[in-house]
Amino acid sequence: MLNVGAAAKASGLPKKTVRYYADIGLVEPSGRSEAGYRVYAEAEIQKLIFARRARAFGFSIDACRELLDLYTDTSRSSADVKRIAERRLGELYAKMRDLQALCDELSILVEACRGDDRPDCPIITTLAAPPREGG
Amino acid sequence: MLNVGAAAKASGLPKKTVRYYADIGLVEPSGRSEAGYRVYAEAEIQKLIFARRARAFGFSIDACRELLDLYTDTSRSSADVKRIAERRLGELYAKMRDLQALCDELSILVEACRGDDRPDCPIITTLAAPPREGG
DNA sequence: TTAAGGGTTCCATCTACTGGAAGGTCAAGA
DNA sequence: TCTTGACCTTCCAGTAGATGGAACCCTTAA
Repeated sequence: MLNVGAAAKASGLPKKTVRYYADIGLVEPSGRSEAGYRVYAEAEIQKLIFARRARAFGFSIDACRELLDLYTDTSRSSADVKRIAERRLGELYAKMRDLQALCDELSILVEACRGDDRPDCPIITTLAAPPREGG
Repeated sequence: MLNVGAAAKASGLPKKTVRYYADIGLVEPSGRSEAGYRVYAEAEIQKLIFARRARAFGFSIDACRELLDLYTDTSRSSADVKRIAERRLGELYAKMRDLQALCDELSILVEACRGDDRPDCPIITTLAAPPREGG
């Protein structure tokens, strides 16, 4: 049975985050010591690790909640898990597309900017009046 | 001279955001009417539009502040503008790389998951104990 | 006994807004 | 003149996901 500091070390999460996850009910400690300290059993440590990795994949806290439910439910359907992961993958693709478009536009501007001590600057000009805002 | 609603329409920003930008001193109104209404002159409308476009490029509010300073400073050096844009471009590239790696990993997992009514699921398994966390 | 190093709670802060309540202002119509 | 509705104002709260710090309690070893 580990207290919050040891649980943090074992899970790879900051102490603050372990407490935060307890507060929001994402991963609650197995119980409390007599002094009121949070105590974590092995199963909860595993959940903390699972949560950390799911967060690293960019799953939202709510998605992590769903995934943790499925993780602990050994009679789950893999279809349910897949659905959540596909949803996240869709978000990732969408964000990638947006970022790519932004990168493309911005790098064109950066390359077009001489970057000297004169004031003329296509970056400023474009932000003030972009060439094709309507379409 | 436009009040906040008209300025919002003219700039393409929500009213709330125009007020917010005034509050944080990003784009302040030219003045106030006798009744205390914010009033915006053409120059401030241009700044609002500029800010909106800079935000659309993902520049932070602080970066927008710098850019607006340069926008209004006609004796600016384009090098200063370029530096800010390059910084942002670096962030974008970094985020793209992270997202790409995430997409790659997650799509492998999604494809490996049968998505049926059985519990076995490589997504769950990987989140619980990824194959190569240490390297 | 005391000091270090745990732990606890609660509140504030971060980003960039957004929503809503309570109340003042203004122009038009009855 | 009164009212109605659409404006405007300020202020407070909330969003996501933590993180930092203050004030205070617990434990243990010297």
